[in-house]
Amino acid sequence: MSVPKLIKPTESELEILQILWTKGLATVREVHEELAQIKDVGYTTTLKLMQIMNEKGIVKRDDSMRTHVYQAAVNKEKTQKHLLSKIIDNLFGGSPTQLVIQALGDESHKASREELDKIQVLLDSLKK
Amino acid sequence: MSVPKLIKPTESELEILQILWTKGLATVREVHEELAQIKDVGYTTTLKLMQIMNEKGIVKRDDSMRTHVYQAAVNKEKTQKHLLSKIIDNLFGGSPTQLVIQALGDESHKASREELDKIQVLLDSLKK
DNA sequence: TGGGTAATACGAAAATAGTCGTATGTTTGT
DNA sequence: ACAAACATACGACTATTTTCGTATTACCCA
Repeated sequence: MSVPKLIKPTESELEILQILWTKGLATVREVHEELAQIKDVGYTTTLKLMQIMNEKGIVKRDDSMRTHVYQAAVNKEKTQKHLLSKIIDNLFGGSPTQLVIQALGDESHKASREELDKIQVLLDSLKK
Repeated sequence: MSVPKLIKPTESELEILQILWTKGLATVREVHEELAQIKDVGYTTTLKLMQIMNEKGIVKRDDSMRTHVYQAAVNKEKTQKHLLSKIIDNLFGGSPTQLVIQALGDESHKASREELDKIQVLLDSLKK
């Protein structure tokens, strides 16, 4: 078995990954149009970024057509878990509990009743 | 009132903040020795970083002595909350619940029974 | 009291990230 | 057929972050 390569997308790359994780397959144009809604950036910037991500192996692309079609090459949950783990160490001194408490208390991202119930279910299973 | 300045420490700065939040007061030497345990870095690098952090207002220092004494100038919880908020948007599409679920499921940072109870208490209060 | 150790200041190189202009080729609609 | 619109490639410029060498000054003690 090879050592699982550790992927560390930059902020901009993460924004693109978000979009690809949602869309599955997408062209540069599609990604860029989503991106343009949240930030002011040129088309070729998005293109370049995605080309670099391709070189790094963060995304894959089908270039058999003139218009290339991209998709994420890294697993969403794995990536989240990996980065979160770093943050727990880096920002919360290794305590996931502290992170959870801060996250639940975040005023600008309130969890719905439904979501709270979901967490409750997980919590119950962990308690056993 | 002035607009609350948004602090965005870099990774290296965060490592130093961690140490200062724990120690309260510390010299460059002390911080550097902690840092040297987890990464290979030169003394003047740590010094420079802390000087820059001072300029940015991330740390304060008492330079009335030859050996300056530093302390964090940003609140730990506020900083955590702020950065976490960014991560929720950036990595979890705005859903704190997804983040909480990933965090609780992290194999390398298991929560103790006691911590789970703490989360339960918070969860109960949010449900009301 | 002079030399070794320790501290800060400062500049600048090296590494990384982000941005975009321009060139070049492809497609398409009229 | 040809102009406009569209796509990728690629290099270069900017900005930020990280790193460290060197200079200078202060301290300590044998």
